Amino acid sequence: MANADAIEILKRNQLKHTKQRILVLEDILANATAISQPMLEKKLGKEIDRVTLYRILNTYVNKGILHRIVDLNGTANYAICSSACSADQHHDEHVHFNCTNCYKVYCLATKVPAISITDGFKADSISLIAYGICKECN
Amino acid sequence: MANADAIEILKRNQLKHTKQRILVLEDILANATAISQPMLEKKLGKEIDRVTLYRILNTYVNKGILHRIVDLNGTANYAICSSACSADQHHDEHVHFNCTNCYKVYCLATKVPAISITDGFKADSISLIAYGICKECN
DNA sequence: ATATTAATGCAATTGAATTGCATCTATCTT
DNA sequence: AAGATAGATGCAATTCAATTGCATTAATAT
Repeated sequence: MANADAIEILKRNQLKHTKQRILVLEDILANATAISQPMLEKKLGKEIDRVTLYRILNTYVNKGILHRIVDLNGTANYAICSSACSADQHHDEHVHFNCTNCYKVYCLATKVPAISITDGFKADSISLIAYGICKECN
Repeated sequence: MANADAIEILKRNQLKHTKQRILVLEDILANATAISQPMLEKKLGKEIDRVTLYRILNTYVNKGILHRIVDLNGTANYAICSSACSADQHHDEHVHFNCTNCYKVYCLATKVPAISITDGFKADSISLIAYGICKECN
């Protein structure tokens, strides 16, 4: 039951479980790929105000529940974080795939390899996005 | 002479060398870091129309002269491609660094490591962006 | 049941990027 | 060197994502 999962996540993160938050979380939980804000708004816009949706998504990212992937167009996409994520640190260190045809964003199983960063720079997180044609458009 | 470099690049790519194109190219050539469209517009907005600037940047990306890096905010940043880049294929396979404080985008010397992509997906290019504090903000 | 704190909804706004169309200009031709 | 023309530029308007301020509403702690 997706609803129970959603409530469980809210409880774990000490967030009030409002109708809107549950709807957003359920939708994202049900999705295999990451989903964009505009798509979420299209699906939930009758029940949730645009601004509320933005705020909920930001809350979830800050709490480490969702990770945000900015796609080719500069649009934010969201997917569930691994259980290792927290408010303090994100561990969504898998590769994302952004289809240049349908613009969908996938979370791949491939992990982001360790890289060395130039002296003087302090990296907190790393995003590796592959661009190309996804398995559905292929 | 930067001007000569800019004209040389335009010639090589069979692009008319207009005052506007030369200004944009000179500015980007003079920059150590990638530069955002808004920053370019601030610097060149009196001499180049916003729309023209967008079109010039797109032309350069399509020709393989510049590469585009979408930053944290979803804003496009531009930097000169390595000489290996062409209209057909981009080889900007170095790591970028996006400062979460000043938002600057740096091209690091580090190369993007080879990764394996899930079956069915066909990657054309790969972007690896590290987020954190840059050497100037540190 | 009520108080309080936080979340939501609405209206307006910002900022990046794009489109259509008229005008201008770099380059080719002679 | 002058004219033709293909392509580049400028302007006005618009789209689309995202944000802000403020009034209202709802969740949970007492």
